[in-house]
Amino acid sequence: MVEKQDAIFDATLKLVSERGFHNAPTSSIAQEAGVGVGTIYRYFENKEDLIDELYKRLKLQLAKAMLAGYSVDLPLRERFCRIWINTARYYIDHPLETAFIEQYTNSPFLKPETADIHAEYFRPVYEFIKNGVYEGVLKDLLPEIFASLTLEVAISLAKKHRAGAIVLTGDTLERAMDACWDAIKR
Amino acid sequence: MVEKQDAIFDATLKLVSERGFHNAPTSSIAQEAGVGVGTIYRYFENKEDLIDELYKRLKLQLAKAMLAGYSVDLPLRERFCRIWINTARYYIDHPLETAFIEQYTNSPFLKPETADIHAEYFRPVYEFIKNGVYEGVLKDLLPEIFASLTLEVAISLAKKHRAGAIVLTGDTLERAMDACWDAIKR
DNA sequence: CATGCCGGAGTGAACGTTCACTCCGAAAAT
DNA sequence: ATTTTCGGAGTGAACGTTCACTCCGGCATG
Repeated sequence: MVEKQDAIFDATLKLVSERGFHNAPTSSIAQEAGVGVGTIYRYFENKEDLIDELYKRLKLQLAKAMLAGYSVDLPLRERFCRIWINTARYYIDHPLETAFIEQYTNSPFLKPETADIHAEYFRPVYEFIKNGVYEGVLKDLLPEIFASLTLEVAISLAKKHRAGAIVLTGDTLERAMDACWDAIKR
Repeated sequence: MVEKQDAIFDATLKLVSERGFHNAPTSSIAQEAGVGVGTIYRYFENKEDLIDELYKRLKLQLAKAMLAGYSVDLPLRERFCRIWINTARYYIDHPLETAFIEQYTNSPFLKPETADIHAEYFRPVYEFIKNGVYEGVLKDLLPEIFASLTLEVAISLAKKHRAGAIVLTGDTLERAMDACWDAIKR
């Protein structure tokens, strides 16, 4: 029965995103999931473990979304567009997931081992950067700095979109992407 | 007696940044501040109020740091450099403050009224952007998008620096700043 | 002696977690 | 085909702990 586990994941995502970690008691999560409190502990060691598993699951989902339609055979500029737009779209279309990931990433709770998954999932992105630098198309900067100049910008924009500070149409999104490209291209 | 209030602020900043909001009980804050638990409630209505006041205080401190040495008489490029470097420096040199601000900004706790202070403090930054667009030096984008392309990048880099993912020397910082300039200049 | 600031034991509420129990489908026995 | 047994997923009342917050005795100040 994976259904119950999924229901618990969904409920946790919703409640933690909307109210924060410590305003999402296990009792509420159980109720939202249509499940007994004890059931949570059949699937997870404790609340921290539940949160951690949910985080890993969402990070994997994000990594897959980012690389949708991606191929090393595409020209560099095209590869950049795919990843950037995919990332922005994911964050825009998944407000709950975004809120959760951001909240948990910037939290002292995150286990170091869990943080390391990042590198594993996002290797193709790093490959892309190395390629671009080698070919002389991109500036000679560290991969982490590239990520800050492009993907972090996408995240930041999506957050502002969700908060209502800006409205991201397809056009503004594309212009923001071009600006990011200007930042990294030589 | 402002000393006790300051001690409480400092203790809160330290404990909340290092351990997170719900691992920083009032009892620990009081102990760290060298003060009785009850004393906290002489200066603040409740814990939420304490956190909120601390947030406002830090945001003001940040705004001042960002605009250090800033003047509308300087050339646009120079104004940009000042603000960007000031921002990056603040985030790099104030890891506790950064952790706190980030944690609280991405939290469902933040009161809408408190969030609004932002606009108040950071007006000169918005003025700079309007100027640059008017003069045709900058791309025609929304101010919030400029912020994402420049200041959010600085924040992101500082976070990675603190996490140990990268080491930001004066040189790399300057190159990152140039990249941000490329992103926004026409 | 009076006033007001301060401290920390005390309090009730809320939380995460447990565990004795229920329930039901499948397997075993008749 | 029918009855009995059994295993283990599911449950939620109860438990101990922790927390934010109160309250009053004591201490410093004038």
